[in-house]
Amino acid sequence: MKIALLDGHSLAYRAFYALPSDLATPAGQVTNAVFGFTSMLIKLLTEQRPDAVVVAWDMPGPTFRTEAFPAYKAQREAAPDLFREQVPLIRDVLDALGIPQIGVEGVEADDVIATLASEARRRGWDVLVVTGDRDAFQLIEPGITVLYTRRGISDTVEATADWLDERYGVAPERYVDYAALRGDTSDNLPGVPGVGEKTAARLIRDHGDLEGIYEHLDEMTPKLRENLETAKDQVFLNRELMRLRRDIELPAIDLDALRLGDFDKSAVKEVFDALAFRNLWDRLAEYGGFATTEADTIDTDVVAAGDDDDIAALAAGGDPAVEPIWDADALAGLVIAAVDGRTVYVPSERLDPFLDALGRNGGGMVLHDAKPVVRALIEMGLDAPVAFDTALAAYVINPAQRAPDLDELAYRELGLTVGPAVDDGGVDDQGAFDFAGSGPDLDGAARRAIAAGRLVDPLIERLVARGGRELYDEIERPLVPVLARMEVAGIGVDRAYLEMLGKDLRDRLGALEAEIHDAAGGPFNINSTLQLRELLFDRLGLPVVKKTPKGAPSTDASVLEKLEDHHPIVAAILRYRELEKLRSTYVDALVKLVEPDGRIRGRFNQMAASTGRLSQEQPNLQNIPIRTEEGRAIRRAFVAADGATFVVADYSQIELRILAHLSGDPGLVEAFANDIDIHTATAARVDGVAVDAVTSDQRRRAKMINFGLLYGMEAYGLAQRLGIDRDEAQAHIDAYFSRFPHVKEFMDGIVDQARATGYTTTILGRRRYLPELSSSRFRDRQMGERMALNAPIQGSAADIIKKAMIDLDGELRGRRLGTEMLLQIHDELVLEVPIDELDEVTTLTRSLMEGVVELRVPLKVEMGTGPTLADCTH
DNA sequence: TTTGTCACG
DNA sequence: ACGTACGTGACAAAC
Repeated sequence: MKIALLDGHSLAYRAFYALPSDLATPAGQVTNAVFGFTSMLIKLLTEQRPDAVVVAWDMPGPTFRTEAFPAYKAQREAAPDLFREQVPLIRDVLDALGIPQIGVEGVEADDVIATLASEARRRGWDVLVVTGDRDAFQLIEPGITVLYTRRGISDTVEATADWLDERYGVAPERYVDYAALRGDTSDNLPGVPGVGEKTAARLIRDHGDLEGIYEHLDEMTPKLRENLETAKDQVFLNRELMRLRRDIELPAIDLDALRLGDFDKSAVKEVFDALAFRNLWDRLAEYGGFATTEADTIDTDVVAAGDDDDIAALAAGGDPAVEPIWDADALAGLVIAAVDGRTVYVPSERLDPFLDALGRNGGGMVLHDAKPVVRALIEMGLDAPVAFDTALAAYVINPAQRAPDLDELAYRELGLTVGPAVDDGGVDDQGAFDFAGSGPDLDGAARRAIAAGRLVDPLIERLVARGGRELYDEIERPLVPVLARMEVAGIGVDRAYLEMLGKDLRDRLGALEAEIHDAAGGPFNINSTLQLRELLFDRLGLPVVKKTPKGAPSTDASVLEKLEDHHPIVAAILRYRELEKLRSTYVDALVKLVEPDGRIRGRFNQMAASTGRLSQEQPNLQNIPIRTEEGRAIRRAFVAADGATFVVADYSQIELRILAHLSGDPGLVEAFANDIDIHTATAARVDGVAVDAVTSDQRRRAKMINFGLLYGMEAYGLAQRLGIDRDEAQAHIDAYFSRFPHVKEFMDGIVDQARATGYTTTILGRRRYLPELSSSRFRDRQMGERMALNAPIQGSAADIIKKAMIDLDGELRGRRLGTEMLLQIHDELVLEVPIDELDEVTTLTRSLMEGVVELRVPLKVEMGTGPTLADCTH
């Protein structure tokens, strides 16, 4: 028999602070503490398999400790509302699971646990005390283990006497004496000054307990002795307060009745559903050994396709939903869920009649994530009309859910369980399946297709409710085939040149490495931040400038630049890092991705960025170096096809133009209207000088402020980047806002509005929800404010260029031009243009991009052209 | 899988 | 005491 005793508040508090407060139900109830607590509970049930579980709660009101020592826990602030409102929800979860909860007035949960533990031991049970409170260590004995949550919710340790000895150097029965010496700041119990972990452990080891220590004061150093004497009363009081009571009068409890029984699954499901705990429900089901899918599945039976008329008929009566079947990277076929209820597998080479019929009807397919299928069909020379993409719609509804999962969506919107995506395999030479044998999971694919089909109406409803219908219909869905064509086009790469570049880099890196090892006095891995840290800060004793989020000394470029004067090795390391980045990411990685036809084909991700931007992966060609000469060398590896040239068209200062438009600030609007260099114009206005009197330093400062504005920068950040002090930076920012008052107004208004509505909006109606703004953590709220400032600007720029891409693609195809769009790099488009189309395409591209939307300031496009990407920069 | 770093807009 | 300018993806190291 094994019983687990949980300290309710300790664990709930831990969960609350460990998890972000944007964990919430669709109705807006924050659930981070409930989620974390329940997650820990299920982990405990699964890993420890206790026979009984009891949760003890602290009760409100005074305890015997506060009576004895009024200052006990007196410094504690009241728990945040966001936490308190979750405690009843945790109790609901426990009630549903049939887990008893105990609270006794006048004592703390710890004491209840100590009493229960003693009682359970008397009966010979094994006891597991689960808490984040170290005081529980005093309970450890054979048969009683403390499961201590070290940090977060998953980092736990099974604390035994051996572990305690190893970690603190004390035995459990001496733990209160040890802790009394150290004190406990979180309980407002002062310890002995100058006595920390090490000294306290030594004193206990040498003298046994507090009595022993105070009998041997004459053996201590004078300082320690004096401190011990002064703190004597407090230390003995500490021990009394920290010692847990094992004799609490508990409400009549039949320990045997605490045994964990079969809980009422439907009651638990109801509670979990209300909290939107889908994954936790699955985990609980796994623990309980019951199926998660008791109803709400789809019954299907996929059949093989008949003749061509039969296949064409699948397109009749409305938009059919489809799910692809992949054989490695190739599209083997589609499982089609027709509106007449049939589910049919059609291999790729027989899709023609289906797609033709769709086109004739003016309809399209419903899919969850259409682009890979569209791309595959385009590669096969087929048209791929898409009527609805459920993943894309979900992304427009809430861009925080990147690559929305069909499973998740169907469960959330329809209460439907569809099961996982299909496996590869089982395709024969003809691309058909042996339906009698074991092929891929066609029924699973059909379930997914049907689920996608059923999601259309509810998702449209949500789009409408969130004002995203037009954005979806006019921008995101039409963009899908444009991106698919860009992926199919790829971009040409001069592989031999890239390899030559690689060899050169390797040579130079080898020399640098030798130089660095020499200066370091021995070889080490320069790529290892761990080893580099050891060298710079331990062996060379350089000052720590900045720390990483985990608290270790940082070695990033901004740090190394500050340390350059301290030691010659630093400059060499910076240089090494620079070249190593080029080698690893931009030479070796790219070479591997060149396809046999000499082109590289990445994928655009339309559902990754919460601002609405695109991203690109495998490879990402949106971050090819440009800022340094050596980096730009990489750009020479990207070459236009014979008889064609690249055209690069980029929006000049699009984000600042959007800021001008949204704020309507006359200073900004005027500068753009007159086509004055925006940073110079800003400097002139802020510093009160003529435009042609602006110095390069003034312009540099204005540029930093301009960019910083777009991100919600504070004085600290500006000071860092300009190498000036905070006050001076603040003065610049104040001066800016006094000269551009509408910008200030706009920024304040945007944040206020976001706080009021919960989201921000772009010029084409793209919303970004910002639950961070109501976080209990200051840091998260601050982050939310910066995101609120940036999202409308970055997102509007994304709207604009996406619309331009759709317009340009339509025009290029309408005119039957051979020009292809290859890349989009946030404010820039890269085209591959047959030489004889150059003039036409240049003119067309500029006018389409500049005229795509009407703002209060003109949009300006700058263009470059040449045979390699390096030739297109200006 | 997470962390630290760094490339781009 | 913390963290401090938004948004991405990729690599190498270390767990």
